[in-house]
Amino acid sequence: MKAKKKYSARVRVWVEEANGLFLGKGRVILLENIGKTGSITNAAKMLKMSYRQAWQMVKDMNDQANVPLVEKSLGGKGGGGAALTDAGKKAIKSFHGLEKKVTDLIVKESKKLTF
Amino acid sequence: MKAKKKYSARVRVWVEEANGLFLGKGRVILLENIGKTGSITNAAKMLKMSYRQAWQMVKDMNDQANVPLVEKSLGGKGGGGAALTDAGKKAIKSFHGLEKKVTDLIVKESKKLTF
DNA sequence: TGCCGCTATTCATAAAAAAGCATAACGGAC
DNA sequence: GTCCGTTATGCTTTTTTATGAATAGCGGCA
Repeated sequence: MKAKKKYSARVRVWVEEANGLFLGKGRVILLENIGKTGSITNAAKMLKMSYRQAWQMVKDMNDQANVPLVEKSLGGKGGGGAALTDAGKKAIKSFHGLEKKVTDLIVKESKKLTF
Repeated sequence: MKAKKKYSARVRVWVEEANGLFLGKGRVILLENIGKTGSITNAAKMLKMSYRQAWQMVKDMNDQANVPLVEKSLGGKGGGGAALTDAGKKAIKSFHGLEKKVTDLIVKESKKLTF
């Protein structure tokens, strides 16, 4: 009997709208960091992604949501910033709930794998 | 009340081993086509992917499996070919089973989404 | 022995995606 | 009106990924 290799099932969840990707894991993490830091710039720095990309993600999400998930302000004290709307906070929770259900199932099924 | 956009949850499942990806949807489809056509070359043509990529996928899978999923023959009548082993056929079934369970859950949860 | 179609592999090229740079506009505080 | 840090955006460069061409080797079979 040969030594058996260990396998594990993995899963990736996202939410689509007519125009394509709406919410995915990366976008939700970005939302969370915007909430923590108060700006897209700082959130991007924490995640070591380019501001360009982070900004584009926020734009896509807002464009595809019924109500914007992120509220931005231009100029003024501190130069402006960004904050989560109630819809944004709710979206984060919904996504985590969905992800948890799927992940729990995968963890369970993963144990049954034999190749 | 504004017109609401329609959202749908999606999911992607794969199986990993210590060295990385072992089985994913694309690889399973490739396996199925190898079973149908009897060669990597023809399977690649049906899927409109390069032979190079298909061959590499088969190699990765075989290297990571306890028992090879695809059996290849070199030279001889017809120049050689490729066929699924019993382990290969079983792997396809296991993957589909896993995928179906996750997909069923996602379909159910998808209906609850409101953004 | 020569033929055939497939596996096996390298290498250069092309296409796509991401990162980085530069810069304009904004508006509250001083 | 000047200053500041941020949003907003285009453009160039880099990096990554994929594609395609080219070639060797294999081994039954006529």
